[in-house]
Amino acid sequence: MEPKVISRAVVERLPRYYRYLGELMENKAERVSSGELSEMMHITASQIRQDLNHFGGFGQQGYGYNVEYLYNEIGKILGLNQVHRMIIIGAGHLGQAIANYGNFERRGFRVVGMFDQREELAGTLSPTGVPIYHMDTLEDFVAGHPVSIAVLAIPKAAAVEVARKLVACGVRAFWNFAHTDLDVPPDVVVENVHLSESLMRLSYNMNMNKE
Amino acid sequence: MEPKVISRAVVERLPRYYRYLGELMENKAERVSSGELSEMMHITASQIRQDLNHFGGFGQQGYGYNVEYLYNEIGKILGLNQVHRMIIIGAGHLGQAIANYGNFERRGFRVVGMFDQREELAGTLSPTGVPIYHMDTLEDFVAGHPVSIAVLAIPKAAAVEVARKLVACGVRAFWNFAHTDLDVPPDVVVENVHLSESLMRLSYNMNMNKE
DNA sequence: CCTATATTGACAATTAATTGACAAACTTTT
DNA sequence: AAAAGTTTGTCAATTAATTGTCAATATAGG
Repeated sequence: MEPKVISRAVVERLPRYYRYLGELMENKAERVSSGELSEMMHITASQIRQDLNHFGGFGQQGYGYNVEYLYNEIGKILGLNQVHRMIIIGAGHLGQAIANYGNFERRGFRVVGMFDQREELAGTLSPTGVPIYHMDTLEDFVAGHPVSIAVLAIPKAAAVEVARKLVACGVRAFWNFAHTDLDVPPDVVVENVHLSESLMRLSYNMNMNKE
Repeated sequence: MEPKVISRAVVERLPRYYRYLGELMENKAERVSSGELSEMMHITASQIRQDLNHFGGFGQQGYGYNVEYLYNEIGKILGLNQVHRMIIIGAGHLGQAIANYGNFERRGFRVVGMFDQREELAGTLSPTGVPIYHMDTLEDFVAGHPVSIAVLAIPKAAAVEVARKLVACGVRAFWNFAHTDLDVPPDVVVENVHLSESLMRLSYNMNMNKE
């Protein structure tokens, strides 16, 4: 549809625009200019206009951008107008934290099942009512239910192995919290959340600020 | 000490080098060349050499890099040779997940306390033995104990308020999991982990891969 | 000890990302 | 209805990041 390739840097910023526009909507703002957004977000107005223009002319000279319209358009660009059926691998604290976070559900990310190695969890429900299955039944489940995203909230060795299996079962998107990179075919998408690396960056910047 | 300013892009990659070097150490590798690392990490050898050279000449022509030496040097650059005393605000699943993750402890990130609004949690211990205190005692605790990092694992409104208080108490580094940006003085460091934005990027890339 | 081979560190060339500037087009005021 | 004031979209200029190249210098093998 969109033949233009959008640079990584722009895609990284899109969700942040979406968040600020959502806040503006909550505050009943009807319109916003790139200059106002610039001040709120601490990035240049020029960058905002340039970023948004990759996807089409959403604004109007002399007026700015209509908040609700722009919010919805960015939502569509981000794929938030679709429902994503999601499974969470690992029902530890991290898996539970993700399952319990209600805002994902609101944006169309529906958790349809959790999987865990521990026998005693199988057959129970998470606090938000998501069924927990035993890990051994993972492949059967995926064969019988459409799943568009798998969340990997398990240790790295298990994550590599489970990802391999799920790719074979047709899963094409992973949200990876394991501390490893996944080796997947080119048509499979992986978004990594490497928490320990994030913490190390914080540590680095702490030292830099001192000097 | 280091007057040279290191670009954001380089700092983002440092922890990943550290992770790969750690794996090489586990596999008893004594040396590694930028070419080998390049193949493992899927980035150019030129970039690896250039990145590492920002911090000094760690390699040797005809030999490559000594794995253990380079691992330790990058660790020092990242500040992993120091102990960071860390408090976690919010003892929900996310806070517990962070508290229970043993690898942080190994790298010098010591969780010295958790804080939560819920009365029934106050006075108890997390599974890893971290004491949980009531949120009201937060400022007293920080006044009496050195704390270098505060982890914000609470909703956004609370996070903004708690961060304000902690900055006033002298905390200079935040690991922020709340879905908001924090407004802090220039000498305070914030590392954001915006999970919903990460998930939106995944969603975006899923659609892009289809076309 | 000499030669062939490997590999870094430095720098130049290239590519990507950000910022600045302004004409065009809208809104608001008079 | 005209004039004044905003603000976008676009493009050029600038800055930042990545990649390619190669002399210098090491290792390894006779």
